[in-house]
Amino acid sequence: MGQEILVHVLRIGYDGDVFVHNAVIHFLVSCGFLEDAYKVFDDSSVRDLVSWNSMINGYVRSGRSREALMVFEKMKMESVEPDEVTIIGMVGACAQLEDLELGRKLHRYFRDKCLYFSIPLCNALMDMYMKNGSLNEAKALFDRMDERTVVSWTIMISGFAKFGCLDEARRLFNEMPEKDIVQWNALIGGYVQAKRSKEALVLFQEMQTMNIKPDEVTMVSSLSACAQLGALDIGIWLHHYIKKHKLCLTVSLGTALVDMYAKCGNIEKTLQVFHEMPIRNSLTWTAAIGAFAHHGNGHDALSYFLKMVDSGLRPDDVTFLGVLSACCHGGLVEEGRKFFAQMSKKFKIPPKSKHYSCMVDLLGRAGLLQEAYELVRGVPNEADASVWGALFFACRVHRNIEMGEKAALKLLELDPGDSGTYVLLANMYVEATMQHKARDVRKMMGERGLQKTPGCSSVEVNGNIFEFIVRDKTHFQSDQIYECLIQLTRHMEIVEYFPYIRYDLLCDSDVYSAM
DNA sequence: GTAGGGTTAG
Repeated sequence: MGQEILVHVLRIGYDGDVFVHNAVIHFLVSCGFLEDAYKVFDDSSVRDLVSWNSMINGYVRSGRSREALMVFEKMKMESVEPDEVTIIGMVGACAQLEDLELGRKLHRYFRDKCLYFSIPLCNALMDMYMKNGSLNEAKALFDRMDERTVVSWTIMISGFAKFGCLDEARRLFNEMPEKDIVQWNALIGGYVQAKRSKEALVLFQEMQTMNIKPDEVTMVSSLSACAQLGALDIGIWLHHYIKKHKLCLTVSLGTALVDMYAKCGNIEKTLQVFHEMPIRNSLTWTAAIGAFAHHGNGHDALSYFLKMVDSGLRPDDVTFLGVLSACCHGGLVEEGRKFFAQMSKKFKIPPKSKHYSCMVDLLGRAGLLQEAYELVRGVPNEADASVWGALFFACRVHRNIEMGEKAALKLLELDPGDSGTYVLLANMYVEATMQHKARDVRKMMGERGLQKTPGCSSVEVNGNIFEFIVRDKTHFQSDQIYECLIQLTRHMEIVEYFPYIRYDLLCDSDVYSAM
């Protein structure tokens, strides 16, 4: 297509005219035909600064900053002086490539020339500093700007939000003179990324009361919040809203829906949404594979993985995490070993510590402690706490005190601040009637000034989210909740010891009426 | 020309 346009333009003739020439480059770049654009650019005898800028910015906008950098280097070699537009493009490239040093260099270059810093240039620089984690340099620039646009504010809000400084993000958000949807989305997304989903949904509600119309991006983040909280009712409400207001079901939005239904436990809806999606990408497939893994449906996860690969999409490290965890939940040891090996050999994806922990968990649960231990020892550059943690868990399940002790001591060495390890190790000793050792561990924990941080869980009922910590008695129906838990535990114990019992005859209707 | 989003083990 790009080639055809190019041939056509060449036929009408534009040789020698730099304006026509630049228009052609600009046109090809904006259509995404970067190769063709580069050809025209490279063959030209009349290129000027505008041609260079079009190429550089074209690459940056397509996320191909390495190539932008190469063009920039070439430009320097030909002694063409960059201008503000060049610098904005290159600063954007530094944001993408996380090259803080080059970003600073460009900043200094521009300042030393005593050139005027326009708002877009300041914005680009702030964004670059934010994306490279230099919140202070971004803030210094922002504070010195005498005029700001919504974009300036958004960069600051989303920058702080991404680094978990939500109070600062919130403060700027409140301070802003005039807002549009983008800042709301940046803040909601920030809360979700910081695992503070309840606050994200509160903001979403606030938006509703202020009559601000959510868009696709708002929905993606809010659905992700529901997924984290297991808030199915709110998730369904959002799904209805999307349909009713005819929001565009983009790949991201569809994926967010798939993930929400999966995490909230509705596998039928997960699959329905997945199959109704007009376009799916590797993230969508990964979400579906993860859904099967969560539901203990190992074989379906694996068959979807094969379908995904068949359809020509490339799995990534996250996909493999889903595949391995599916094998783990389904007890598919042989398949787990196979896919773990395929991951690096066939797909050239080096396993990360999460993949190792998953494999250790898989082998450990199956009782293959020795194989698990050897895998841990074989982790390149030393296994981290998550891998040793999986081994420790397996040892506790299979009551291998000796190996469990080894794993726990390694864990204490790697992460001495994790109070959970001390508690679990002490419990393991108690179960093995090694009270003296248990006492030593508790003593060590006390000496290091550690306290067990209480676990927290949440549940959604009729659209309200309730959070609980250990031994929580604050809920007004606390007594009934505990009564229900006691009965459920009793049921589970019976089912564990008598796995073939007629469960339907066992069900006590009182338990379910209490829920 | 510069801003916001989806998948990550136990």
